[in-house]
Amino acid sequence: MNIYDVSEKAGVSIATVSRVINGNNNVSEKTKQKVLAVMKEIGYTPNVFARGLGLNTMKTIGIMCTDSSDVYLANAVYYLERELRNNGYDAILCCTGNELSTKKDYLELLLSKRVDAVILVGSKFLETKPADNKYIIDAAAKLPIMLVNGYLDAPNIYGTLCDDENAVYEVTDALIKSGRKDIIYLYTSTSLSGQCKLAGFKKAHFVHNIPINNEYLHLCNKNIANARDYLTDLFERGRHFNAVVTSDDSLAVGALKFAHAHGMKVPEDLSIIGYNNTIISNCTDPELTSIDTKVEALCITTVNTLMGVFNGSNVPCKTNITADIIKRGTTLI
Amino acid sequence: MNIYDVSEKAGVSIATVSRVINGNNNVSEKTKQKVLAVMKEIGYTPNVFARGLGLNTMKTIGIMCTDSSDVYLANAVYYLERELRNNGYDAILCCTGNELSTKKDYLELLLSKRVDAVILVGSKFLETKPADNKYIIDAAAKLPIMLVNGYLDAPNIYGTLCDDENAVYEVTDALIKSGRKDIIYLYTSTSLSGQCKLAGFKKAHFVHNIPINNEYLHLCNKNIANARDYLTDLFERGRHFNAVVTSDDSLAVGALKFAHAHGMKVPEDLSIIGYNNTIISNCTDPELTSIDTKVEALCITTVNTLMGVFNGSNVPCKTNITADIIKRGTTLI
DNA sequence: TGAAGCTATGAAAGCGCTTACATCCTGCAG
DNA sequence: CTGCAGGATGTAAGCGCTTTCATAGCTTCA
Repeated sequence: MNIYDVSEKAGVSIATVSRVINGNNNVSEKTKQKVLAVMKEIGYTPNVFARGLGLNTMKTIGIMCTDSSDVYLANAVYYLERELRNNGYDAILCCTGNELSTKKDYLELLLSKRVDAVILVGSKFLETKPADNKYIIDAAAKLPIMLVNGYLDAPNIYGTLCDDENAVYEVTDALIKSGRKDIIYLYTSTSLSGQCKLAGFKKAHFVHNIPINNEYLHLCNKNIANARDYLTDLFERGRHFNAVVTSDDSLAVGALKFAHAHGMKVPEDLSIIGYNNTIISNCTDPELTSIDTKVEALCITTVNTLMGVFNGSNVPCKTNITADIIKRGTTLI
Repeated sequence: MNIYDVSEKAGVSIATVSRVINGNNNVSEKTKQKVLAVMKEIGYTPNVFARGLGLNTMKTIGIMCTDSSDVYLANAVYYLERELRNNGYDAILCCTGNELSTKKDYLELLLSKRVDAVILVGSKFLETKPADNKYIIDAAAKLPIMLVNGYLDAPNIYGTLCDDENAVYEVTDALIKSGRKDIIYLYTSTSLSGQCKLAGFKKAHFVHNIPINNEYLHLCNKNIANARDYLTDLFERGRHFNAVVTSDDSLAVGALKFAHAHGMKVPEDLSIIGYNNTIISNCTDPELTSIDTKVEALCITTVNTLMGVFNGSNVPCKTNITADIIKRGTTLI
């Protein structure tokens, strides 16, 4: 069943049917109603392939994220899909993992699928070595690239960023002011956002003129046991610390488990700060003080910006969002 | 840049180029290599729309889930996407919420996008009123419908099910045998899977000839506070209970919070059992005993079955997977 | 040496839609 | 009453690819 069936049954040409489908005004109301009635009657839906061929757009956006099963990223994917759909776009999901070559391959694949834009979720898409980001810049020559919590200074790439540096700075600053000077920083990634967080941590120490022991900075996987074990190791080697700042709620859980196992009271003996304010922060006891990176706002802004790009508005290539500190039971600040 | 550019540059006809693209054997090795070289040289990728028009398939599967931000469903989406991609298919994600009319609309939308099949994730897609499932059965007339943890007896609909009834039965039975006879059941849904779980709970009581107080069965949202508050209410009204079985880890967290607030020791005074074995079960203290519904296996089986459908194999329309009970700190069983 | 059977290739007809351009009305100003 | 503007509609040319069918060029075997 195709446009010809409709045109025949409605007694008009296919061009008129097409105009009705596309909401073109140059159709009399009467004809329009008749065509709509016929379409409904025979249950006609336009063939998207043929449509795509003509329009050269599928109204589809590729969402690339490293791992949609991650609690934080799953939320991002959820909000992105919702916003895109509200704007009449479909979302093709692509989980890439962290391997650079895989990310390249998947981006290539999305390009070949003629998506209208690609959204990269998570700063893991930005490599530490600038040259390694070339594949993104190249892709941007063909379609808009949106970075959710990332930024790359290149044409046709738009970033929406949460102010991670300041968030970690403030939280660390507050800890120091409250008298906690031996602070561990556990982090998950050396990506741009990871570097910002680390910078915020260092800045707070610098401002208060407190040196940082390198042992107190540790790169974990997003893994509860990793965090717990590292703290246990430090503790058993006699190191003193009274606060743990993390770059992910899961690491904060690890810290909590360490504290529990070693009879340290939280928050009295040990303050713990999570990141991303995921559901995990409501599940622990005490509940986690966590930094809310406003994932919903990030996603809404990203999609709005993209729609702006599509209709030729003058949109900023970088938008900042301010993180919130959600105070719960693992801190006294 | 299109197939004509390639054909011209390679000095062959577009038919030959098309054959090379599609791996047709009737091309001499020499010609094939020349064409491949040209494609690579000019960076040609076939236009998917034109391709779809000819082949009438986009190699794309629609994944509908009620809420991909839910920890459990996010995992399912992740595994489904991975498996589909391994089989050369893209995944279009669609989060529908629980509203029946919305679910209908979205299914319609996916059909109009000419996806090759639709996967419905989560038993929430099956309505209690059979007539309300008609929209799924109708859709199955056009393409295969896969239900992840659901089952509907109709042509072209394939279900992969976790044995929820038995899982809850076993866990309840074990609780009763260990001497816990006042068990609360907190659940999130009256869907098919929800009914199975409830049936398992009842069966265990029946087998042990223990009556069930209706107050002890409670329908919560997937909401920590709901679960906590309901238990608090029961407790304050003097009801006695020494175990809580739930249909979702989040409800178990609520139970844990209740216990903590009221000085009940877990698991000594109160046993708690979660469901779905999500990351949440690792975050609490003590960690949750939880029922692992094998989401990865469910998803792999679903996709394998679908591929079987595509290539005409004789696949079962119902596949069962056995749940595991993961014993952790909230029970003594 | 020639008929039969292959293989490799090309020509051309769609696939279902959009859209530029042509055409036909209708109404209204002159 | 004529002419023209502009709205409504139709015609037909693509969009880039797949695929059927025809054919040219080889091989093979009697």
